[in-house]
Amino acid sequence: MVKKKNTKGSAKKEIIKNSAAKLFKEKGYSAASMRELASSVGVEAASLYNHINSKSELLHTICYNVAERFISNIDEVEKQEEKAIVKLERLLRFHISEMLDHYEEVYVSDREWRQLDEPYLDEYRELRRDYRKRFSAIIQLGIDEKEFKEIDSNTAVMIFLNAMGAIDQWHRIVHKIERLALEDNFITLLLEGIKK
Amino acid sequence: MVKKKNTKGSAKKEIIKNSAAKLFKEKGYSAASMRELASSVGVEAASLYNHINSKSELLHTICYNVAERFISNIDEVEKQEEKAIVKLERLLRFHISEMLDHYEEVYVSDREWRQLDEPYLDEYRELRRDYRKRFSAIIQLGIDEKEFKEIDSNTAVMIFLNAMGAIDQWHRIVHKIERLALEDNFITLLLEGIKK
DNA sequence: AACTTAGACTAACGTTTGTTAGTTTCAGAT
DNA sequence: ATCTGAAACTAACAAACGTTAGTCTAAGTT
Repeated sequence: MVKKKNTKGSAKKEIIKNSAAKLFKEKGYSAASMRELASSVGVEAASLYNHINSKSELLHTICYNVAERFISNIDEVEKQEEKAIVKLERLLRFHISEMLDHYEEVYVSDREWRQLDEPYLDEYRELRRDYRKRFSAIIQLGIDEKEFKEIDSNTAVMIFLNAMGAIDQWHRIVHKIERLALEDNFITLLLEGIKK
Repeated sequence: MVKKKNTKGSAKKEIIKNSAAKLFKEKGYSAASMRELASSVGVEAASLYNHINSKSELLHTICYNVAERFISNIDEVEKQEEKAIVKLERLLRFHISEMLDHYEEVYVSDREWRQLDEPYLDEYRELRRDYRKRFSAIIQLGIDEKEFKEIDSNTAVMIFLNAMGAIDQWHRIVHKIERLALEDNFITLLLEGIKK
């Protein structure tokens, strides 16, 4: 008797994916066990495999989902005929709202992607490199057009990307200060530093 | 026959600690195995225990070493009778040079401290909270004295601390652009954003 | 020459890991 | 009432884990 695997979005699969994201975020991918995940879903470990194929598939799904959103966003930003500073602001605002709306997933994809196994690890590394390059090109454009200071664009990208990483404490803070206020704080600090 | 443990700084223990930092950085603490560490030191896994007491002790040492340096630095900064902007610049420059000089250790302490076990995990969480508070107080001082813009000081701290997290790619970049240039890029971007 | 000891080794331990096999359950369709 | 199939279960697997016990080696001290 062969079992069919749910390829489409069953409700349970979604629950597992979400629980996994939360667990991976709290413990780290490697330290999180399938038995722990199972119990957080309210099921035995073996039962998970009625819905998923492997632990690594869960991480893969999380990482590639996030990557896809960021890439399709920068696709759009590049298309627009705007000044570099507008493009940069759009990128930053997208980063912020992604973090607020997809907290665990974005966090996990950022800190745990190294645990992907080949060939996806290499491919993912390439995706990240590519994204940074395109981000950097937008900044360089701003520098060339005298909109921005003459800083090293790669350094700037890294600062921007990593500034976004503090999601952990954010979630606590976002209840205290308003979401929009947070966003503006961010934009102020990061954008004013680069403006000429 | 009871074996004495090397409590003082044997050369081998230092080698193990450094290899551990490098390995923990590359694979993550949980995914890194003692057998892997041993082989990177050129020894069998069991032999490591002639020099160390446990895997978790290695992480503990790394994290607390780093914490001690950061705390004693902010101790000094607080003592100085200077404007907030000078204090902030000193903090930022210290962060940067720590990352450049103690690459792996700082990276590991920042990303893997959650893998500490109790009671050190709680204690370390407290140390981090305390550091952020003191950092935040310095920024708030600058706001009160009208040196800085009226941003949320906690948000600013998080941006600053996390901007520092991009050490990974830095090490590659620091060979391309000069160390001092990197530092100045950083200071420009982060400090100009907050200045009034 | 005999003794000591640091530090390597091999072998093994008890756990925990991700995962598979095979069985049971039970709601919905016939 | 019977059949079906998804999804739970129990039991077990082999592999990998951190760690311990006990032994061997070789350099240094007496």
